[in-house]
Amino acid sequence: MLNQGLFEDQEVSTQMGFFSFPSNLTLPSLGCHQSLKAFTTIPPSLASDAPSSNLTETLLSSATTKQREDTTSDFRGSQLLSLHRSAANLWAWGDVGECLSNKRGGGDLEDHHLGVSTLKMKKIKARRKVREPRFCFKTMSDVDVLDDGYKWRKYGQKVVKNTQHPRSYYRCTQDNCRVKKRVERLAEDPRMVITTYEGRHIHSPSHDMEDSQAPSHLNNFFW
DNA sequence: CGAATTTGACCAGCGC
DNA sequence: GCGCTGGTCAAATTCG
Repeated sequence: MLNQGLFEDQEVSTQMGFFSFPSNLTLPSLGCHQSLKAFTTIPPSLASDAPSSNLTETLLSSATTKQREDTTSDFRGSQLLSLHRSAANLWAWGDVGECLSNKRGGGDLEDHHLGVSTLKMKKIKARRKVREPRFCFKTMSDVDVLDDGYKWRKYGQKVVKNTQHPRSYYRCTQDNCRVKKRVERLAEDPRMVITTYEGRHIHSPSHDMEDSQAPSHLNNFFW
């Protein structure tokens, strides 16, 4: 099994990478803590360099945010053709929620590419203006909330359209830390948990996961 | 009894 | 302007 993630950094606004990583790097209870740290050490600017470490199998796209926003047809251009076209990968492009609902909805078929319609892309563009950097990934797990080393407080739950599983909203409990995350299950495969982080932590994880295992430079890049 | 979660209400953005 | 939807708030409830 491979877990999959999407890194998107709108502050840098340059690269967007989609990558896969071996499941043996995940799951503390789910080891997610370690895998996330590994992820976040990959600067977006290096996205095309496909880190040679064992965590990253591929880094697939060099499409820039600007390119994506120029026109929809540009977004649907050649960069994306290099993607692994597995069904499991499709959801990750664009706004995760939008893609999920899009795949389920089944409408707008003629305009679809990688599961994202022109109309949806316009919506995505409009909503993206003020968003914090986001990072999302999906993991096969029985538990909804992965142990990522941070302490979260649930502040909402919502049933989103065309899904039987509610989406949960969490905020980091640390003072002045505005990081949020959303947790939901994939409609097509309820075993898959989709976690979306928004923002970056301004502090270290609340419980120590033997951080001595991690190189010291990792501690400077918190989520 | 304080902290955490639940859940209905509310709000903002968007399409029609 | 209205309705739909996703996201957030906050009072009520549950839990440790």
